Amino acid sequence: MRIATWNVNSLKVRLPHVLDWLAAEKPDALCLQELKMEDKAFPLEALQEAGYQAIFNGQKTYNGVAILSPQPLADPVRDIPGFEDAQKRIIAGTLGDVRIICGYFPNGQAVGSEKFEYKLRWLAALTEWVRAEMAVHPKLVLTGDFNIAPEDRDAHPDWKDEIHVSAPEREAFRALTELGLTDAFRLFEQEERSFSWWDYRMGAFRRNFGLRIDHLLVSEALTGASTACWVDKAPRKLERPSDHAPVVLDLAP
DNA sequence: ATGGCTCATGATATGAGA
Repeated sequence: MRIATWNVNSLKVRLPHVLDWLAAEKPDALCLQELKMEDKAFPLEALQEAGYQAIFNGQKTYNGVAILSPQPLADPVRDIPGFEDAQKRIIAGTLGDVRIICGYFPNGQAVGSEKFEYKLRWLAALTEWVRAEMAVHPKLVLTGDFNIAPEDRDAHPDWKDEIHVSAPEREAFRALTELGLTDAFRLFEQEERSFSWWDYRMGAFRRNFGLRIDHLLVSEALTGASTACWVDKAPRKLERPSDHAPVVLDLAP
């Protein structure tokens, strides 16, 4: 099974890239973030013509998440149950016996800001919900744009902002792993300075000035089945790219 | 140098992203 995550920064603009990528990489599930569109604008027909179904949780202007898959996803959940939140950041579904949770984690803007506090509240609520989901679904993948670079090696050494690398954010990431989730990317040997996001400005991609903030966390029952995990930088090199690249996980059957 | 680029919006400048 191949599961991937990709913050597309507008599904409207990036739909051609997504369709090309689906055809080339044939994921069993592709988790998308930052659709930036309402559900009524979701390009379901174009995806169906490409052989994909979708569950989605859209929103105008900001946020919005989806999971695309050739096989239907069971038991969809939208938003963190019990957490009051106007922002559409969560969609979950089950493929076979694998529970997939796709999240667009809050950015946080600046350490100490109101948005930063929201990010930490959101992470705490997510963690409690994921704990409950794991009790029901031993095989679980928590994936998406975490907006957290969990370790120093996940950020370019010249990254000056605290946001995405601060102690409270990394503590929240650790709380998720302490539920029994493993960062699948680190199960395998990787190049130094492997990132999944690069600023549009400053020639950041060319200089590999980036952050690794898009993750696939797998439950214990899936660590042994994980056979590969990598960042696919190819779509970041296209015309009008997203600022994020897809991250891909292969699981043995 | 706090910019740079890209996206969306009852837009023609502004906010947000990371």
